[in-house]
Amino acid sequence: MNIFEEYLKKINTLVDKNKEILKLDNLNNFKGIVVEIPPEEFNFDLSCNASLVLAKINKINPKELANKMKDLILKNLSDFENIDIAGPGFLNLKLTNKSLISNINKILENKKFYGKKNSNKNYNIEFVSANPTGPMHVGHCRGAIYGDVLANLLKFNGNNVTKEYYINDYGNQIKNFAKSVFLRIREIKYKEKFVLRENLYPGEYIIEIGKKIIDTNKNEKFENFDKSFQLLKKESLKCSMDLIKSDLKKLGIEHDNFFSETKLIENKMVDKAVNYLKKNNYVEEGYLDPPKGEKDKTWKKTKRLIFKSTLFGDDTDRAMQKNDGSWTYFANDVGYHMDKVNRNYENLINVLGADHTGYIKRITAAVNALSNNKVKLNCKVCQLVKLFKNGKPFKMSKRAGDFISAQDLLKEVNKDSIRFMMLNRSNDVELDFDFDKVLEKSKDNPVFYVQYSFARISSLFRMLDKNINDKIDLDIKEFSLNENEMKILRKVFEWPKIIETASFKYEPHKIPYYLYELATLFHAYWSKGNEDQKYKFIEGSKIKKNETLAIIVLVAIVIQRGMNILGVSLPTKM
RNA sequence: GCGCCCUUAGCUCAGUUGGAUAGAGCAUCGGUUUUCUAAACCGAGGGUCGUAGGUUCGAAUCCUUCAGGGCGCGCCA
Repeated sequence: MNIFEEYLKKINTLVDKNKEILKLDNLNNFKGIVVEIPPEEFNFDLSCNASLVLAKINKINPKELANKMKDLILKNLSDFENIDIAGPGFLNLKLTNKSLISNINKILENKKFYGKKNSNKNYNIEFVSANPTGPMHVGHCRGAIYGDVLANLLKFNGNNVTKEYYINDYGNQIKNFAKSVFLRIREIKYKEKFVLRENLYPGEYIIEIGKKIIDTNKNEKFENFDKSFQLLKKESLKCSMDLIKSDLKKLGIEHDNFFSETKLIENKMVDKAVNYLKKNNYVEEGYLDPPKGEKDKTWKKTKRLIFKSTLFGDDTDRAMQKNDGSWTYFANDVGYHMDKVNRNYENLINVLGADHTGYIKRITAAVNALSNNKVKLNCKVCQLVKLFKNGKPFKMSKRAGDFISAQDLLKEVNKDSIRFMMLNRSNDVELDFDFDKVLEKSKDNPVFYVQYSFARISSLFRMLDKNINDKIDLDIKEFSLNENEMKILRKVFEWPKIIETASFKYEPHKIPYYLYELATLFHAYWSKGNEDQKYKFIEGSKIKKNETLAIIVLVAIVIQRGMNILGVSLPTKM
């Protein structure tokens, strides 16, 4: 349910029926016409730009048209008690008490589903996919939370969503990882000095993994790397994936599917994908030009299989094979995406870090080629996270490497604050994350501020001995809302629109912003009671007006829905 | 050299399928508490929406130019 759409439909139908009277030859399918919230100072419930849009395409005066529309609407639709023409020809509409009540009642009945934008598509969201060679860092957290909330949002609307993690457990990096563990084990067991060479992993967590593997494999001597490789690979991977999963869990994130690159290779999925692309002439043998940027000493002009991604808008064609004929990382990823396509998703979403921007065109091209342009892959990039403490850039001196791990973050900041703050910015821009601010219990900290508004509402419910599900009777004879209540109600009406644009554009950051605004209105109303007794909600442990109670319940409903989607908890007492 | 992202108040950012006088928070200044939770509220000042053009009734939003910042540009993963 969305009151803007509802009234837009009514107005459009009415206009359609009366197009001769309005002298409109061209309705252009009502494209561009919207009903929305007018600027606050006008004190109207809704506003419509129909006369502006229609006047333009019919080349008539917008104000004259607006006047005619005003009369027409007032005569035929009983929902509005007053219409005003403002600015260049906006129609500002005021709802009757009857329609206000009916809209409030609809939300109260809808409760858990208020704002839902019905849809039932199959989505696959791949996110995090951090390399299994070490713990998650702060940057991964942002993508992780973004992906998780996107999943919640799409699920809320009724879609099927698979949350997926691609484990890059194949290739050289895993060999180097296992080698590093091996050398650390030798260091512990045989006191051999660990010498950090190129491609080895320096982190202290490698030592921890080594210790664990020694403990669980008491009979293994670790004499020869090649002999121990399979064991080391399996065990080390398990250790770091456990670590990653436990960090994710602490952030409130659980994936539905972990997809292993090794399995992909074992099942010959890359070959299948390449054969399919060959058949369609998207993959052919050929030569590529040398790379444009920095010089690459290992580059060789050799015949190899090439994906013609320029056919799908990429800047250059892409190699599927390395010098030695083995598959490139990209080729494997093509195999993986073929599998996704075969699993019948209508929409694929990949959440990437800023350092993978350059990869987007080729993988999107691949999905188009694999699905005959049927499946839509959307790559969303999360920009960097910059850490601050006391307003100063924050670097943790970690011998582990120069990253700050998710664990370091989780040690200092709780899950709720991390989630809310990481979302409190568009994914397109860099995010400053201040350790101290996030822990403050004040208005400066938006997480707290929103939670606190709900705690206040909860305390009201306690005093009234009521709960959010109790039925509220609104009597039209006595119905009246004061200024604060009206503002809150209009904000509440906006909620479905927030959900719609947030899910349509994959921009969950709109939700925290909205919740903050709603909380502000509520806090303002609450505080009014401090200045003037007549604004207190309660008298002698009873609510003064049922309308007030209804408005408060509406706020609670929306805040619950919103925080639920964000995956942030809502304490009833603070 | 090329691609993607960004440039809006002193600071951090919303706002971009073209709409009304461009909005928040922080910071600054000034107020509010015998409390339904002041962990809150109210008020004030603060703007060439990076630059220069264009499109039109109307541009922060669309197009082009230039400038500044970030990330990337493998036959690595």
